[in-house]
Amino acid sequence: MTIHQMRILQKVIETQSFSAAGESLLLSQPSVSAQIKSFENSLGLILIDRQQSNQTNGIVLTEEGRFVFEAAQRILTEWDKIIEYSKSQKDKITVIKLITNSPIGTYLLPELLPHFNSIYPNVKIKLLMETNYNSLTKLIKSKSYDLCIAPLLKNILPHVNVIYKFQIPIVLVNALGGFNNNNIMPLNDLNNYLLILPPSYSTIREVLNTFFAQLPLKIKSSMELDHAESVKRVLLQNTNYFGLISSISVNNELKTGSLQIIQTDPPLPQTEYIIFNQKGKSLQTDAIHFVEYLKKNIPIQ
Amino acid sequence: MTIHQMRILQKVIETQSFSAAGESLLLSQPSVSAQIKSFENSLGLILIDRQQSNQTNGIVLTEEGRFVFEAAQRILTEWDKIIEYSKSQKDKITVIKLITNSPIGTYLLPELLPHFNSIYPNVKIKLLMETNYNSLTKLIKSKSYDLCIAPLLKNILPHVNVIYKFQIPIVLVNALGGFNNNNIMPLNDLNNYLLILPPSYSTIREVLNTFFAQLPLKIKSSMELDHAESVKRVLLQNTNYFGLISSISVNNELKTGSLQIIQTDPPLPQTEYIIFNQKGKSLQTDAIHFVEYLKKNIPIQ
DNA sequence: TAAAAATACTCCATAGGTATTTTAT
DNA sequence: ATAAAATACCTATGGAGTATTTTTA
Repeated sequence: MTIHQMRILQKVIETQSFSAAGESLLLSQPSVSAQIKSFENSLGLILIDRQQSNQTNGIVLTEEGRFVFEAAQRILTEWDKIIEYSKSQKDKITVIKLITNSPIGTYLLPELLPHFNSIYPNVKIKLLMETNYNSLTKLIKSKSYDLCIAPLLKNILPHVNVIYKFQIPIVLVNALGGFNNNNIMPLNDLNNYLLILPPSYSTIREVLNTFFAQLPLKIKSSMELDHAESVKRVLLQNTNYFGLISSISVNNELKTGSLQIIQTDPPLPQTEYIIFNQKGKSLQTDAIHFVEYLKKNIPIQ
Repeated sequence: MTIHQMRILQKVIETQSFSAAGESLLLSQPSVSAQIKSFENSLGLILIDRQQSNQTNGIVLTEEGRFVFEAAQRILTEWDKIIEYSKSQKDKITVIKLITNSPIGTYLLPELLPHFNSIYPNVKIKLLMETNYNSLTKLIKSKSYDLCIAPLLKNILPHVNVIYKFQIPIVLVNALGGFNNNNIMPLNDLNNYLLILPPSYSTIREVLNTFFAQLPLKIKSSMELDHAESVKRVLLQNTNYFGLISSISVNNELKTGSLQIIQTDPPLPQTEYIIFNQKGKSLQTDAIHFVEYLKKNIPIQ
C-alpha cells in the first residue's frame, strides 16, 4: 500500500477506466493495472469488482474497496494540504534580519549574497552592519534580529544560541616592497614601524586589544582611520605603513599581490566568529538554509 | 514524500532520536537520516531544527515541521485504520453459500475444495447440491445463495450475473471390451444397445433431452437410476450396458481405463456450465477469490 | 572520547516501460 | 473487430545496507 497506489485508485474511480487513469497520471495502462493489483495484494483484499465492472461498463468497488477508498480520499486530502502548504511556504518571500560587523558585511557577504539569492530567490537578507563594538552588543541584546554574524563578544553568550563558529585571521600587511616578506617580524618590533590599527571601538580592534593585553607590549596606531577602506588606501600609497587588519578585508589585495602578509612572532590571533540567533528562538527554514550556505561557503583558512 | 517517511518522522519525534527510531523500525540509522532528508528535500522545507536539537538534546521540529507532522499524524491514523480493517477482514471467517448440481458437487468440488481451503483457511464453502432440475431452478430463484455453478438452465438468465462459463462434455461410455472403441458409433444405433441415461429430471438429462429433441431420434433409458454412482456400478459389472454421462462423473474410471469413451456421430453435446451469482449483487472478496480459483483449476477439455 | 548523525558507496527490489495476449462487447 | 485490461519481460531508480567521517557533549 502506497500513497501512489491510492492516487491511482482515486483516478481509476474518477475516470471509471484503467487506461484513462493512466493517461491522466502519465502512466501506462499496465502500470495502473499492476499498481491496483499490488494495492489489493498488499491488503489481501479485492478493491475492484472486475465482474461487476465488466457488466456495468464502469469500475465498481467492492464493499471492502469502498472502505479503503473512503479512507484513501481522506489521506489524499491531507496529503494535498501538505503539498499546498509546502508550495505556499516556498513562494513566500521571507526576510532575514542579519546583523554583522564591518569586515563581514563589507567584504564577505557582498561576495556570497548574489549567489545565495540565485539559489533562494525568495529570501531577502536585510543587512544591518555595525562597526562599533558597543553598539553591536547593544543591538544583539535588543533582540530585533533573526541572525547575527559577529566576533565572539564578551557577555553575549547568555543571550544567544551559537549555531556555527569559524575563524578569520588578523594579518599584518604592507604594500609590496615595504618589507622583505621572507623575514618573520618579531611583534616587539612593531612599534619601530608606522602602524595602522583597525578603527577604534571596532570588533577587530577589541580582539587585538585583548590579545595585546596578554603580552608585555603596548602598541599604538600611528593613524586613526574609520574604515578598512581608508586603511588600505594609506597602505597602498605609502610602503612605510604597516596595517593590522582582518584578512577578509584585504582578500582582493592579497590575491592581486598589491599587499603582502608579514608573518609575526608570536603569530597574530584569529578572530573567533560566531553565527547565532536569539536564545530560545528557533530558526526559520530560510535562515537555516542561509546558515547551511554560509557553512559551506565561508572560506576557512 | 512517502508514508514511510512520515512513519519515520513520527518515530523520530516519538523517540527523540534518529538511531532509536531506526532501531524501533528495524532500519539503520543512516537510512533514517536519508529518509528524513529526502522528506525535507521533496517538500523544500526543513522539518527538524538540527541546531535547536543539538542544544536541547532532543529532536526539535521547525514551525513548518510541526505543520507537516500534524498532517502526517492524521494520515498515519487513517493509514492504520486501513491496515486494521484489512486484517479484520482477512481474519473474519466467511461462508459462501454455493449451489450446484450433482456432477460438480460430487466429483469436481471434492477434488478442489481441500486445496482451496489450504490457501484460504477462513473461507467456508457451504455446499447445497441439488440433482433435480426443477428444484435447482427454484433454489436459484429463491435467492438464498451467494454463488451457483450449474448448467445454463432455461429462464434463469434474467435472475443472475454470469461470471464465468465452461463446458463439460457428455460422453458415451462402457466397460472395457464391450465395444471396439476404434469404431465411431452412429447415434442412430444407440437404441440397439442397453443404454442408461442420467437420472430423470437431472440437469444432465435435461441437456440430453434438449439435444435429442433436435434430432429425428428418440432414445430410452433401459434402466432408471438415481445417481451417477449407480450408473457406473452397473456399467462396470455388465459390459453390455452403455451409459450417457457427464465426463467429470467418470473421470477416475477413464483414467484407470475401467471405462472407455466411445465416439459418436454426430458427437454428443457439451454441458454449458455457468458460474453466477444473484443479479445486481456484488461478490464478496472471498467469493471472488473462489471464482478466480475455479477459473484456474477447472479442467477444461 | 564516546555517542549520535551525516556522508560515501554498493546492491537489490520494485515501479515503470514496451510488446503481447486475453477478455468482453 | 475493437477496445480495455491482464500478463510477460526488461530496465533503471531509489531505498537499504555497511563502513566511515564528522560533530558535539
